[in-house]
Amino acid sequence: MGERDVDRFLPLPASVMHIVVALADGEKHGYAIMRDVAAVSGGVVKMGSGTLYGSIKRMLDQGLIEEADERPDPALDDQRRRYYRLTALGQRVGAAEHDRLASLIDAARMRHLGLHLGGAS
Amino acid sequence: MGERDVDRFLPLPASVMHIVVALADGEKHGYAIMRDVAAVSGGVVKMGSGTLYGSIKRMLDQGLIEEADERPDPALDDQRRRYYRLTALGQRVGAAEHDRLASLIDAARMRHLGLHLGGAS
DNA sequence: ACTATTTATGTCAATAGTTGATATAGTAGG
DNA sequence: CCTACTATATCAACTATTGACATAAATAGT
Repeated sequence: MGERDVDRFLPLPASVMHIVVALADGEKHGYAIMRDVAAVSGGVVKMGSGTLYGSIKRMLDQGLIEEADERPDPALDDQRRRYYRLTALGQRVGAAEHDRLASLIDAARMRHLGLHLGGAS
Repeated sequence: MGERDVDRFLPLPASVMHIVVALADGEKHGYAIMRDVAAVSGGVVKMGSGTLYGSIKRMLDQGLIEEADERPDPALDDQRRRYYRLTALGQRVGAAEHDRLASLIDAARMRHLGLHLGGAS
């Protein structure tokens, strides 16, 4: 359950969790992460480039993500892009943060905050 | 769906959401909020007093919480305590943040965060 | 009554994280 | 070509968080 090497990263900074969720869908380059964050949040979260590239740098240092060396088909490629993927550690940390947030919003819902998703209440 | 006067607060700083969840359970004084945050998070989130009282000050200014003037039974009271409760705005903002986080973790779960991941995009 | 511990509120300097502007340049379409 | 969009990156200013410190009331034990 509570793994020490994972828990020391928690709670994750908001932008780091957004990037983890974006990359959980498959490897992406920075700009694609930015678009994914906006899409997933319905436009509520607009991550600026400073936050994005700053977070990427920190996450590389921490071993949460790594840069992919493989390039896509040359016809579809854009030489400027740098692709990133989650490491095994990044996945475990993301899963732990997912669980933490899930239990927080469960508490919120139990206390009658937010939408009533279930049946009778 | 999206209410403009509520959305301008989003995303909430992490500590503000923790305080909102704590107060969704009923009015509390600062130290009780601190204990509740630790309890709800299973000890993962340990909010320091600087974060707590700084966030309370900001939330009062923003109209998300208000101080309760009523005191409990004198026998149970502690003169040092200052009790806070959510305002109607605070509840709506908390509900909106709840929904935002719920949709984020839904996206995470749909992308199998925590389970084994496969190929690239 | 004295003492220690816990409860309780608060401030502060240092650190961490975020924002929005700016810079630079490759890419795509007319 | 020219323009708009895509893409990465850095920076100063701002916002948020941390952990230490200060102060004092309440509580429990001796």
